[in-house]
Formats: sequence, C-alpha cells, structure tokens
Amino acid sequence: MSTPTTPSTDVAEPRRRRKPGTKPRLSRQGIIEAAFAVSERDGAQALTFQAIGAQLGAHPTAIYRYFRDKDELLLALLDAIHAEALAGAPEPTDDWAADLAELGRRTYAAFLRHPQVAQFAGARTARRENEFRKVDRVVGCMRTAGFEDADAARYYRVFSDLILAHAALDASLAALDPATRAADLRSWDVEYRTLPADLFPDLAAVADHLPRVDDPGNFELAMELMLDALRMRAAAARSRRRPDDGRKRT
Amino acid sequence: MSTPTTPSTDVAEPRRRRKPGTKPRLSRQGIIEAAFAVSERDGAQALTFQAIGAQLGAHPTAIYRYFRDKDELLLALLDAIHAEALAGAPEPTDDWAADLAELGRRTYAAFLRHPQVAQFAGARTARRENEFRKVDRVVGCMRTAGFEDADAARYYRVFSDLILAHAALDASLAALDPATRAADLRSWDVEYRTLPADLFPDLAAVADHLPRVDDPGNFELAMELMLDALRMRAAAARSRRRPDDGRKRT
DNA sequence: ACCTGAACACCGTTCAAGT
DNA sequence: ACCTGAACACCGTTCAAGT
Repeated sequence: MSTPTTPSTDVAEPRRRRKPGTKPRLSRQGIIEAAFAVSERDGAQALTFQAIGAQLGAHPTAIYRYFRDKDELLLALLDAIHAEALAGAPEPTDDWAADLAELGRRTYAAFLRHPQVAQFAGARTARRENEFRKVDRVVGCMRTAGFEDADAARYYRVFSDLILAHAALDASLAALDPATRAADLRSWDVEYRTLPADLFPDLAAVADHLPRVDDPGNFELAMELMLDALRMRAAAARSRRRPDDGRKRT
Repeated sequence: MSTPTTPSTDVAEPRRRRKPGTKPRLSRQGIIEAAFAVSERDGAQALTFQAIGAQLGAHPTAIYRYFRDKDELLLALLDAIHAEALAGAPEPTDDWAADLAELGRRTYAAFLRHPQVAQFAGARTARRENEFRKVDRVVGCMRTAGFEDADAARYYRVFSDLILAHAALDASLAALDPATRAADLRSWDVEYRTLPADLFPDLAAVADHLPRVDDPGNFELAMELMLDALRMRAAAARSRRRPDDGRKRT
C-alpha cells in the first residue's frame, strides 16, 4: 500500500507539498466537475477556461496551477468519462460477447453524456487509471473468447476503435450548435428525399427508409455486426485450438 | 442541359450577377484549393481565415464574399473530399462487398489526406453533389447485395458511419500537433507495456502485441469484419427471397 | 502557496470605407 | 462589385504582482 495504484508519475494529483497556512480553494477534482457542469449546461464551444473559471468563482488562469494546459485537462476529463462508463458495470461473465456489448454501450452512453468533451477525446489516449482498467476489461473479453494473445490484442483494438469512433462521431453531432445541427439533420428529411431519381436512382429508391443520423440504433447495429463477425472468428479460433471440438466445414 | 446538375439552390456557385468592369480575383474553387494547401502545409490549427487569406494573397475577410461563414466553407471542403474519393473509383460490379471495400478505402484515404479538415467533417452532412453521388453508390451496393429497401438503407448508414467514424478518428490523431501526437503514441510503447500484471493481468498478457493506434490496418480490419457480417446477412436476405436458392440451416 | 490582473498573440465576424 | 481596414468579442497562455 506504499506504492501508488497508478504507476505513471505525471498523472498523480498534487505533487505540490502543502505548507501550513495555505488553504487551496481549488482542486483537480473540483475543476473536473466544473468543466463537466459547464460543458453540459452551455452549448457550442463551452469548454473554455473562462467558463470553467466562472463556474468555480475563480480567475480563469487559476486552473493553470492544477493542469499544465488545456490538453492535460482534456485527458483528465477523458479518464473521468472512462470511470463513468466503468462505474456499475457488471463483472465479466462467460458470455464475452454480451460483456463487450455492455461495455460498448456504457462507453457510448458516457461519451454522449459529455459531447463537448467527447468530440475531442475519441482519438486520444488518456493513459490514466480508468482507461487502463477499461483496456484490461476488453482484452479480458477477447481472451475469454478464446483468441490467442496477438489476435486478442488486434480484436481489442478494432472493437475499442469502433466504440470510440462511433461515440466521438455522434458526440460531434450532438455538440454542434443547435442551428447547425438542425440544418444537418433537416437535409436528410428534405434534400436527400427530393433528389432526382434519374441522377440518383438507388438513393431515391430507399430515400423513405433512411435512418436518422442521430439515431443511437446506428451505433447498436454497428456493434451487433462487429460482434457477429467476432463470434465467427472466435469459433474458428477455438476449433483451431481444439480441432476435436470444432465443427468446421471446408 | 438547361437545368443545373446540383438541385439544391443554396450550394450553387455565384448567384451574384457579374457586372461589366468587375474582375474578381477570388473564387469559391480558388479558396477551396487554398484551404487544402494551407491545411496540408501547416500543422496544428491550420485552417484559419488568416492563413487562407495569406495563401491567396488577399485579406482574410475577403473570403466572406464567397462563403457565408466558416461552416459553409467546411461543408464545401467536405464535399471536395468526397469528390476526391470518387475520382477514379471503378464502376460498380457484381461483387458488391469488394466495391464497398474499395469505396471505403478511398474515402478513408481522402480523409487522411486532409486531416485538418477531416477531423471536423466526419459527423457533418455536406448535402452537396459529390456526397449525393457517394451515398447513391453505397446504397447501390447494398441493393446489389440483395437487401430490400429498408435494410439497404440501414446497412448503407451503418457502413458509411463505420468509414466516416474511423476516418475522422484517425484524422483527429493525425491532426494533433506533433508533440501531443507523439506523447499519445509513446504511451502505448511505454505506459501500456509496463503496467503491473497483478492489477491489469489481461492487458499485461497481450501488451507486446498491441497494434499501434495509428496503424491503418486497424481500419482495414474493422471494415473486413463489417463486410463479413454483411455478407452473412445478405446471404440470409437472398435465401429469404428465393428459398429454393438459399441454403439455410435450422 | 495560491490566486489575480494585465498583457500577448491569436481567433471568427461585422461593418464602414476605399476603388 | 470586389476587396481592405478597423473594430469587436472572444480564445489559450505567460508572467509579474498581490495576499
């Protein structure tokens, strides 16, 4: 218990040694909470030091004492989103595909709860405690599926990327200022449904069936398809390991 | 030939009627090309009116005569990226899955040729000529696959979202300023490979096999898995239509 | 030690002014 | 008609100054 749980030193809370007589009003955790509060309340480009400072009742530049720059704050917020996704997630079971779906859904939901943050976070690596835990969980599911290590690593990456890419994409749409977002959505109800059939015959044929771009069912279907494909490959991997048990054709 | 090829009026080039004696130095197309030139040359936050103006040898605000605001320029750039993806794309064949893969690869490549633009464009709807054409092509592949209209529309959306989401995600990473990007990449070679195995056992087991986050093979594998799943569903859809031809079990 | 104020180098956007 | 210049309300970040 003498060693910290998080091994990377640059993410530890306050390496500042507290002197008696100093009572800090701010904290990393307080700033993180203020940032989420602001990002949910305000639209458009909500995540500014000015807004976070106002939310804290402090000067915007006071934040620099706790985060080196805005990017470090962003990575902390990303890790907090991972924590939110993991909080209350059920323990792993034998049904690795269902476990992956559960983790995927929770991650997607956590991202969409904070679209202003999430739109910039999908491609980033938080390299912090909760992200480590999430990676470990997803890799665990792939190993439970029966993939050998190299494949478990590959399929971990491709599954996580699917979740993060979709979550960031849908968060980007949700984070648009309302007028811009409405105009984008409207184009699928107007322009895309009134295109001339002679120029765009296939589009015209299915125009009445186009799902909304902001339908969460799009993400669900994407994950379902990927899990279908992974189940096939997992079955193949297991039958390769124990040929007596697998039923392969050709 | 009297009607314009693009049916939506708000995207038409210059609805300004030219008076004699006026010789515009700028144009929509010229601004678009300058924007791409700037976005490829400069890193970080390259896509500013100041930089585009400098590239054109014109005042930054001169652009406002050709694009209402930065968002309209972004949508024009997105459509230009779609045009790039379609340029030289082979005609549709009977092998709809290979056609989809080809379109996906070209779209991904076009996005990654312009990461500074692409990082903001994935979730947007350009609602312009080349996007219409692309949607029509992908829907066409789904109909060739044998999906009925509602399913063709659903699978069009989920396939396009996969491509756009991955392309935007990888573009976001590529668009980071070099130091930030390097730090993110390095964390997969350092932090993630030195985590304590007792706390993260599954991660530790596969740590040596983790693919790089910027490996384009991640996108390829994601698309491959989705096409696997779509092939299965297409076979099922066809056997539902012509039960004599399909070989279903159960 | 902790926070504030002022300053700097940027942004997008508007609008009056030049030609 | 087309472009420029000045101005406005913002950004993130640095640094000296307050307490």
